[in-house]
Amino acid sequence: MTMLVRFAPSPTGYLHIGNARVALWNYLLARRAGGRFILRLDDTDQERSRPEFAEAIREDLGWLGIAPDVFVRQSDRLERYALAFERLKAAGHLYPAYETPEELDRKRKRQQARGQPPIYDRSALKLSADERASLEAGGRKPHWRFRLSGHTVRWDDAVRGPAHIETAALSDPVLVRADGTVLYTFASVVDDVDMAVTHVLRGEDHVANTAVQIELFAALGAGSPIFGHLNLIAAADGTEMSKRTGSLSIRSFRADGIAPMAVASVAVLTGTSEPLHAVASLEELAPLVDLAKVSRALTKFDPAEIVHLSARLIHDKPFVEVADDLAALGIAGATAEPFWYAVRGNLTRVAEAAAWWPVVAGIITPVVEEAGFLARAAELLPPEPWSQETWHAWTEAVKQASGRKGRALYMPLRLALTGRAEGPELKLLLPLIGRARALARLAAV
RNA sequence: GCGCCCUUCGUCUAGCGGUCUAGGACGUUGCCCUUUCACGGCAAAAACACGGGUUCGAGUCCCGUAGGGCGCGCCA
Repeated sequence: MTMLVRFAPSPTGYLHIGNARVALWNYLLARRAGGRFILRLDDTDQERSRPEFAEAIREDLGWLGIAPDVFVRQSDRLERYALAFERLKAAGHLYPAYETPEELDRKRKRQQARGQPPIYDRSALKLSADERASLEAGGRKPHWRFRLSGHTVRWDDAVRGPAHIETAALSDPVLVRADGTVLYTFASVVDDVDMAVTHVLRGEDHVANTAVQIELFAALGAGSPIFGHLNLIAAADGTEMSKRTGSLSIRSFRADGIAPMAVASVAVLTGTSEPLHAVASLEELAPLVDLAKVSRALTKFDPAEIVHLSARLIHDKPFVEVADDLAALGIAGATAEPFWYAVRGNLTRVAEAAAWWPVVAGIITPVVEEAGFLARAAELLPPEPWSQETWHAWTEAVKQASGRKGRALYMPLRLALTGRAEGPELKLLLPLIGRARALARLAAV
């Protein structure tokens, strides 16, 4: 049986790193097993689902390198849910309830106040046929609840091992709203059955849902897929992972010029026994994913780590991978490639290359502290053509002529040539700057 | 309140009763390299939440305490 996994976000906000963790684990596991990956939009909540978020999710996944094999949206599958609903109803698994959301809310508050669990009291089950009839005659439409067994549900969790939940501690879930639309728990199970999903790998926040859904799979006469629950990750600095606006959204990293694989590396490797490091591609990340390496404890990560790993990736990034980005910054032409290799080691973000480009191809303000020394150095500038050896040859000559060495020799030259006290190696920069520019900068007053 | 789960260096973790004077990674600090910054190399500091028990022996098993996470929606 080939592995079939799914990532099922609701299009109610932007993806954050917690979502990326789940998406990536599913994708990488499937890829490793030669299986398939479904992107399913859980958009049964008409109120909150938005097309722009749906589009954003696909974009963000694409940015991370995830290309789904199958794409579905629950809003396209309503007939399937209606069918399953009739089946469950006929089999006696569902019962109509008539409380309004406000009434249910009051009940919960009262239970909480008494120190009781806010679990649905099943009073709808005690309604007589007459009472139901009069409720409906009064204009009340029922919503439908799935009757839980009250037993302990057990499963062998793919990351946590033997797991169990007391369904008696859970509310009978509402599967169908009063307006006839279905809820996530139900649609999700129908989809997983229909599409023959083999592994449901999701966050630990879903464990209670798993118990409910296992009973739902059974009620539908289907076997359960393998369930696995990944530990939750949280920003160590307490940053909220709000799906809507959080600074930890995939989009914010993208806008910040972070390398996607830095985000992917942290999202996947955090909270596992695999040492966290920058992995350059999903191909190289895939062999590293192993459910046995996932911890069961809540894990904290430092968002700054992502920036750090991103810088590491950029330091090794080949020119071809950034050529387009550089061109967009106005960095193009024959000099672009050697320029990239000269400066990449000093960058944290690709966009920072723009700050160095004028040094080799534009106008800068040289910092001149000792005009006399620079003038003498200028006279010793070798004739072109220049190479990486030129810097050494030139500075040796200046050293002889001036008697200077060390910082006193190099720093004034760096300051005049680049306008800055720190930066890439001058032996790489100098040939790109060229004799004409170098002369002008050394002579600047 | 109930259900489920968690607790080893600052952080992520290894550890499945003796081999642990607790190992690795990131970060930190120092040194080296580089007479810039970064990279790289070397080194150092740094942890078993607490209390009982079981055992010849506990980081490892049991119980309790404390702390923490998730869930308990006509959200997903």
